[in-house]
Amino acid sequence: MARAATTTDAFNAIAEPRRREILDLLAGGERTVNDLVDLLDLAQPHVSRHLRVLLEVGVVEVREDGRYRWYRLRGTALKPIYDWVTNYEHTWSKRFDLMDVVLEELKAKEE
Amino acid sequence: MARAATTTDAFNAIAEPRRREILDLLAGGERTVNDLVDLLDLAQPHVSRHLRVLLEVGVVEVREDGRYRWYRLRGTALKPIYDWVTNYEHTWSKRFDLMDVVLEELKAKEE
DNA sequence: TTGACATATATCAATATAGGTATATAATAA
DNA sequence: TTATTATATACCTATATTGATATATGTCAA
Repeated sequence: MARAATTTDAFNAIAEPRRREILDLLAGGERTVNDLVDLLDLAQPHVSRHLRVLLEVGVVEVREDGRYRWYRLRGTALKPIYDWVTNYEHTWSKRFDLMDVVLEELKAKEE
Repeated sequence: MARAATTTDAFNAIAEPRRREILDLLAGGERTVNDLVDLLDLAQPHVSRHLRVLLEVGVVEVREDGRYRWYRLRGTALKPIYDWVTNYEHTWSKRFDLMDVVLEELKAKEE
């Protein structure tokens, strides 16, 4: 079996750094494909393809306007990632590190 | 050019659901490879390989203990993901949705 | 109507994957 | 020492990907 498709879910879609860049740009407001082409250093077909992936996982939306396509962020689709990773937030806190040390000491005493 | 390696960074490593499962299990404390094999429904070589990926991106650590390997979480490596995604937190709030509607109305008036 | 512009799609190449399976390495127990 | 247990690695196959490039589709302007 091969690696999961990038369009499987938001986790896979945002693994690609260029797609995160695109989302970061869209966080500032709607953008046209060529806006993004200018802002990223990436060929237009590649930007279109990245946008397609982001669209398929629901992280962006499009609005048609003549020959322009205005892409915008749809942040809700990132919430599963947020929900997952925030469970680990306590993990790098000072308090957790301290607890870690305590556990180490307990373990040392056991042996 | 091909897709970035899963070992490139935490973003790529955790795109795989089985690896997120492993991390979720390790969040409960140190585990042995076979512990994980029993808990996940996955063959031992695959668990070992997933652990290798997680190890390479620094999301887990190992402690050698005779023929056992105790894997443990190293949450700090997830912080870049946390940092990135928390920038979008405001995005799915009620207030943001409301602002969205207002912007839509403004746009409608312009046209 | 024709040309220019904006975007999407198709094709090609190279590559890294995930799971399956067999086997190697290493440590303990009998 | 030998058998058993714990873990890691190697090989195979099928597949989806990224960037490059060429081209198709669609819209507007002259």
